[in-house]
Parts: sequence; C-alpha cells; structure tokens
Amino acid sequence: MHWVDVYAEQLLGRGKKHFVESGTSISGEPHLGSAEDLIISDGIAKAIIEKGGECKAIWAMDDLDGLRKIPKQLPKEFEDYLGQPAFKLPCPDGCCASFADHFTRPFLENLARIDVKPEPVSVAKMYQDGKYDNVVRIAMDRAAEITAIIKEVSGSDRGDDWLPFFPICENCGRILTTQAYAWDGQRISYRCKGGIAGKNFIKGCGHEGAVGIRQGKLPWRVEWASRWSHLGVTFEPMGKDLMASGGTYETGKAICERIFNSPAPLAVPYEWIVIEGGKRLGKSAGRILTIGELIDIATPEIARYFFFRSKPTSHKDIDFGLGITKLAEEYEIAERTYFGQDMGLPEKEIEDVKRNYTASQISGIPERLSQVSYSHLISTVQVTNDWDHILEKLARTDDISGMTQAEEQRLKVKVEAVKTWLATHAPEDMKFQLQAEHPEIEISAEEKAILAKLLGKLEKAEWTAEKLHDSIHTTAVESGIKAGAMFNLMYRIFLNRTKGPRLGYLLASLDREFVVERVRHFST
RNA sequence: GGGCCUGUAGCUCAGCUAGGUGGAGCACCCGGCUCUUAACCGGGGAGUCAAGGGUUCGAAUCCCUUCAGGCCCGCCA
Repeated sequence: MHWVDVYAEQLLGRGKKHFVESGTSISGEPHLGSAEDLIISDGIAKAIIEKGGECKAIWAMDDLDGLRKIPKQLPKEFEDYLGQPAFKLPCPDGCCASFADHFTRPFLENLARIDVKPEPVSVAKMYQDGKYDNVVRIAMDRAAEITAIIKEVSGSDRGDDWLPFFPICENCGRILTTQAYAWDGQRISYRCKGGIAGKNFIKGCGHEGAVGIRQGKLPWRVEWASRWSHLGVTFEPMGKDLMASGGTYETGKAICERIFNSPAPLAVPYEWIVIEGGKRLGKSAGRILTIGELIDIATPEIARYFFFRSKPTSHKDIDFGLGITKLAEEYEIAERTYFGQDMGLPEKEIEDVKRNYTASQISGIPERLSQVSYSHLISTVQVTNDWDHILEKLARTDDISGMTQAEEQRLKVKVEAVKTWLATHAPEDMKFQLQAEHPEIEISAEEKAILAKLLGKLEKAEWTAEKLHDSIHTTAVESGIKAGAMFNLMYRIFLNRTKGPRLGYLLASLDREFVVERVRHFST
C-alpha cells in the first residue's frame, strides 16, 4: 500500500476527524524543504478524505520568531532588526504589508498551484487576539513543572527561576534578547539583556519592564505543545531532526500530555531534500531552491510526483538539470501505467505506481490518456515558439487530435515548463536554435553533391519522422560517407551546429517547403 | 552515553504496514535495427537482501544483537 494510505488508515483507526498542522519560520524565502512539509500533509489529508474521514489543514506562519540572521538577499540596514519578531519588520522591497507577507505570499501562491491550500494563520495575530491567553496562563502557572519535564526529557536544566515566555521588549522591540523573571498572575517582568542567535550575540537595550501575556510568546517546545492542544492537532509532519531522543517532539509530547492533558499528534518524520547527491538545501546551497521554481520547470503534477513517488523517510535528491527530464519520464511511465498500458513494471509495483500518479493530480484525475512527452517537447519548442505552430508540429508526430480543453490546457502548461527549463536549467548541449535564415557556413563541393542527391528524395518522401530518417541514411550510404558525417552536415545547415535532436522528428515537424528550400540552397 | 533514519545487482532505488520461488531503471555482455544524441528493439550475466542469532513449515519482510553511514540530543526555531 502507498504510504499516504498507510498513514491515512492508521489515523482513521484512531478517529474520523483529523487536523494537520504545518509550521514555517520566516527568516527569508521558504525553500523546497519547507514545502515538503505541507505537501506531505496534503497527501495524507486527501487520502483521509477519500476514505470517508475529515481533515482540516492549517499552516502556522511563525512570524513572532525573532530575526536571527539577515537573509542574503536583504540589505544591510536590516541589521537593526536583528532580534525583532518577523511580523514587525517592513517589506524589504516595499511591495507588501510586511516582511513576513513578502516571503510567504509567493510560497503560499505556489503551493496553491499544486492544490496545497492549508488555512494560513499568523502566530503573532493569534497571540494578539488572545487565542493563546489560556495556554500562556497555564504555562506560566505551571512553569516549575514545565522546567522539570524539559529537564527530565531532554536533560537540559533551565534553572529554578526560568519562565517559559519571551516578552517583546517595549523599548527596543526585540524578542530574542529578553529574559522573563517574574509572573504575578497578570504581568511578566523581564530584562532586555541580550541573547544568542546561532554564532552571533544580539545585544539587548538593558530595559527592564513588565508586559501582559499577549506581548510575547512561549518558547518553541512549549508553544508547539500548546498549539497541538488547543487546535486539536492529530498529525504533523516534521523533519527528522525534531525526532531525536530528548528532542523537540519528545519534550513537546510530554508537555502536551502532562500539562495540557491532550494526546500528542502522530509524528510523520521526513528526510531532507538534498541537492547534488548530498548537500542540504538552504545550508550549503549557494542559492535558495523554491517550490515555485520546481513547478515552473516541471509542471504542477510532476512537482507533486517528486514528493509522492518515494516515502517521506527516504532521501530526495533534486536535480534541476537533466534530472528533471528523468523525473518527467518516470511520471509519464506512471501515467501510462495508470491508463492500463503495460510498461513492463513488476506486478507488485503497479498499484503503488498508479497511486503515485493519482496522488500527483491537482484538478481531478483525467478520464483518458493524453500525453506528449517532456523530452519530445524539448525539441518541438525549440523549433517554434508559437502555440498554434507547436500544435501543428505535434500533430505530425503525436496523436493530439480531439484534445479537450482541459487536455489542451495541461499541454500548454507543460510546454511553458519545458521552455522555462530550457531557459534556466537545461545543459547547453540540449539547446539548439533552428536557423530561420541560411547560416553562413562553408559547404564543400562534395557535400553539395550529396545534398543534391537528398533533395530529390525529400521532394517525394512521405513526411514522417521514420521515412525522412531513412532518406537521409540512404543518401549517406549511396554517397559512400559515414552516417555521422551526413547527420553532421544536416545539423549544420539547419541548426548551425554539429549535433542536435533526433533528425527524423525534427525534420518531420518542419514544413516540407522550408526543408526543401534549405537543402536546395546549400546544394548549389 | 542516547535517539531517529538508512543499508537490497557495479550505480540509483522499489519491495518490508499484513512472511510464501528476490525486482525495476541505468551500466555491462550478446544479437538486431543501413540509425547520429545519455536513441530504439530482443536476449543475457548478474545478489550471503550489511552481519549474526531467534520465531516460523517458510524471513529482505517480524523480534533481539552487532557493524557501517547520515542527521540529531546547549540556546533559538
């Protein structure tokens, strides 16, 4: 059984109503790994619903977290904001209501393109609206027990005076720099003494004061537990780093059960996405890879497929170069398998492969197979840019007659994806440019004779990829030159380079008049 | 010291939830296509399922132990 169904059935065994939470901290643009969390949630949620259960999905924007370091793409002025909660920061480009919006809006918009649409919730707003009042009071009243639980589970001793609350300093607006030291049942007293953020120390302003329970936040381990409890979260995907013994999940679970008297959610651990065979995203990658980029070059369905084809616990190596064509090919095999074509897969695998396909769909499962392969489009879109011409050319080599509007729309999206891939990530040797004008190249007398010989064949040949390929090959044999030299010659006069896509398909997608004219020109 | 995950063909991995003759793709070898690109078609060799033990009529699968790799176990998230 596919893993989404395994989780769904396990959860349905516990109850019919489910609630999945995902959370993302806002310290710049969320990368592909942050999206993984939400996509896993979505797959399981949909499986629960298909099996007759209910499942709500919520996405917590952790905009109350302090800014710990300045994201690379931000100007230096943001240093002043270090330690301040993300919701208070301005939009770096002045285009959005806030820093948090600026980075999360494209993230959520891109997830919506693959039908991942959790209800977004601002954590800062939840505190401000008093949604956390209850849990903060409980946490403050029972601070000593919480300290004991953390010590018991994780081995870390916060000290007897520790209070599970970070006030926002009234003077400097920072949250990473404050230390709470007293709770009188209404207000929390604190000092702004400075705090550690990674390798950096963020200076406090020295202010001492007292704030109400809506002017700050619970520490992460406590907050997570409180969120599970008051929202009634039943499962939550989490990176495997949170699953260590004594780690965040274990402490949160103990706090959730013992302080808030709620069952902890089922943890769905997942592995990191890696690039280039092992580098972690975000950390060592020089560049942020986002879900939007993946969708842009792979199509929405193939982007989803990347996440569902393997278990959450296996490593996912993403390759935006040639790897995308492999991924697309694999998806296309799954699609043909779903529609009953025998792709030579072992019996045992077929059900899961079909499930990979259905889990990857975004607007219902198509009623019939209508597929033009990604690899074929790579060559087609380089011959022409125009949609009607693309259709016309595809019609010569693929059966695309009688496409429904939905099918045409999907093809359009795929064509755009291929174009984007070619423009951004394709290796150079996959690219070519059909020469609209005669390229300025030297053609020897012998080559001219060969082209003249070919010309006669082209004028009469049936205009299919196979026949054209044959004509070219026969000409080479008759002229006593190697096939390779013949193909090389053809690429030169059409592409002004020495290699290219499969020539039969390329020529078949062009007009006979154009091809004949080009060959005639170089044969004299 | 502890935890989670991973270990299956040369490589990348599926199969493990619920035990029933070990699989796929790539690579390799042979043959074919008058066939250029990381092309196509047919066939083939491939393995102590990390190791050991246990349960069982039967174990890649369940249990225990060991080994190897990755990540994690101060704060913050």
